[in-house]
Amino acid sequence: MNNLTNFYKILSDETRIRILMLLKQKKLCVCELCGIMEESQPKISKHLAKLRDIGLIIDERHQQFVFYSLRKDNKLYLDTLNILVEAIDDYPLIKKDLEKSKDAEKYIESK
Amino acid sequence: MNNLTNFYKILSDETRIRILMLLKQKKLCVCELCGIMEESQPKISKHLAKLRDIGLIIDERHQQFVFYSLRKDNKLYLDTLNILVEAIDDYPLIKKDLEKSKDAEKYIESK
DNA sequence: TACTTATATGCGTATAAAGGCATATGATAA
DNA sequence: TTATCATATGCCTTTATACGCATATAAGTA
Repeated sequence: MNNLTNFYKILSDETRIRILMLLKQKKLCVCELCGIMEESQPKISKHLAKLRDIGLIIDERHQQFVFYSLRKDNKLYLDTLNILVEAIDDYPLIKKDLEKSKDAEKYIESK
Repeated sequence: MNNLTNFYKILSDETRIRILMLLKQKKLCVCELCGIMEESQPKISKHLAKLRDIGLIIDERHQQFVFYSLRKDNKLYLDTLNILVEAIDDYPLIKKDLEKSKDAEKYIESK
């Protein structure tokens, strides 16, 4: 049952929930996530690695940027996240993140 | 967001998931849970306390026994557990627990 | 009252996880 | 090649959690 308990452990962290809610909307690179969430790059990178290791997200490099997106191939994972989405009205921080993600490109230095 | 992350933290433990799946079926007392799950009484009691503290279950004393049952008043919690129920076919330990719970009364000494 | 059963909890130990800072790696540009 | 930007990772410290064992509390019984 470790895959199950590990999944919930992954969800038991505010930073990772914020990342998942953002990636549920659209693909983002590390520096965009750092900009939107106002968190340090090592912190974001480490959480992304955990999300990738458990199979929740995938990464793809485009030139110097690494973009992350949500995987869609696990029913339990997806269903659980969908339940969570229904509750985000209660969490202003997430709503703010989602609002800022509309302008995500501005956090890419070269633009 | 602590109520959210704490909820997932509660789910990130095998013993607590087993308890929740059992209580989702029916009300059980501590010694029945110990008997079904073959776990020590302090271990079960401590996990029950955490589940109660977060508001997932309630306790009611009947004579010398304390019975626990699932609370039904949080949509996120219930929806998430229902998603989980759909996955239990993958977890033989839980299926075994549920099978044994049909005979739960036999774990009450006086019977 | 004394004894037994049911349950809760305190203490100690071991393990794991988060985050900061520094640094390594990889890609691009000058 | 050297410099710069993007990302990943190692080390360290702090904090949290699980579990075992012993014990406390509560109810029931003799």
